[in-house]
Amino acid sequence: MRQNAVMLELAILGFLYDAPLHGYELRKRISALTGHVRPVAESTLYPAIKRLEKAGLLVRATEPGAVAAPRHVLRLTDDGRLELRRRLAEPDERDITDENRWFAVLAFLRHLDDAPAQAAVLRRRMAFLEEPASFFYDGDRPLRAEELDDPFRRGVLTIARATSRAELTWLRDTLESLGG
Amino acid sequence: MRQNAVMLELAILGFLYDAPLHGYELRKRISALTGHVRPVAESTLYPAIKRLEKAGLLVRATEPGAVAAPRHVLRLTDDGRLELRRRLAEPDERDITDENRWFAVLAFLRHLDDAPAQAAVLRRRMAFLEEPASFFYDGDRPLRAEELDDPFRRGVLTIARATSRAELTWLRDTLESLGG
DNA sequence: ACGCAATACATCGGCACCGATGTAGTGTCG
DNA sequence: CGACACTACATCGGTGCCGATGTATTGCGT
Repeated sequence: MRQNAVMLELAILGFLYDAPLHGYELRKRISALTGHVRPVAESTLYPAIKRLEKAGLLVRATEPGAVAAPRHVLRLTDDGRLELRRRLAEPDERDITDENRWFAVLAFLRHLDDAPAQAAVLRRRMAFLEEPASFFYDGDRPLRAEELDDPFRRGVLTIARATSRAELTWLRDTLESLGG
Repeated sequence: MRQNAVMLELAILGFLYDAPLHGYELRKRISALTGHVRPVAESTLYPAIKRLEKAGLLVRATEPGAVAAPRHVLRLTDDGRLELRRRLAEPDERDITDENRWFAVLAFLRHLDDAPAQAAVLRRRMAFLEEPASFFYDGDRPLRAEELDDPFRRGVLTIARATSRAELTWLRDTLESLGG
């Protein structure tokens, strides 16, 4: 399974969990969520929908077109709803470490509807963020922003650090309010 | 050209700009730079190297293996050096909007070695960050963190906002010191 | 002496990606 | 009432992705 596909399928399942939608509307919502990072080509969305349909996670019902061409309204099956909750409860390692995929998980995590399970997922992310890491190394030793004379690489580290701090603060607050 | 390929090729050109490297070392450096987000499969790296070789941007010289198997030391050609500077000076729109690709540009922007050109690239990113944007919409209206009752989606917005602020601060400081 | 890990490179096959392109109906503005 | 934009769905083809797998060498631990 390709990286993109994993994220795309999660987004499809996540948006449909709330309400049935047709492809075009789905595409707009996915574009808003991840579009500036990675625009969704329609020719990527439709095959993804077909894969999920084939796997029995969603069904398509053709409705006469009220505004334009006939719509295929997409609706999750019970298996589909189960599968979304499974993917949210047991995200794989890359869902935790890849920022894009992690945000996709976060965007739908409320569907898990189980505070301890949600807290467990947040704690996995917290453990990952607390590991020391850098983007640039001197041999094996991670370089800190202050050690770089390149202002652009210093920027990379400065921004990454600010993000990481903001996220850790949010994680701690949220874990507390989840009664972790 | 695929999204991933663009970023991967930039990283290859960027790391080789400093010094010739063999594939294995290149892979380690790319992994440090982007690995937690998107691990580089060796079977993706080698075809990318071949593409760049075919395009005349780098050459491979076989050296007897000092430690293990014979190494193919990769060295940028003059065309390759020119091409990196071109890609840095004229990043396409997605290099600006896609966070992953933007950080790859930043990691090598010093190679551009031309303060006004560097400043122009930073200003493009600044313009993008200053556009109002959200991940979630009520119709067409972007939703703010405070309006969401979903704590996880609120987290997405809170973290994104902190990142954006940190980056804007850094951009302004750096533009000033570049004499923009 | 042997196994295992690490270094270093490489191929293959199935599938995913996505730009280009096509079809068809609806809304609207001049 | 013709042009154009938008909604909505769909296919095709060339290319990239990447897990699985293979080859060969060095070197360390026990």
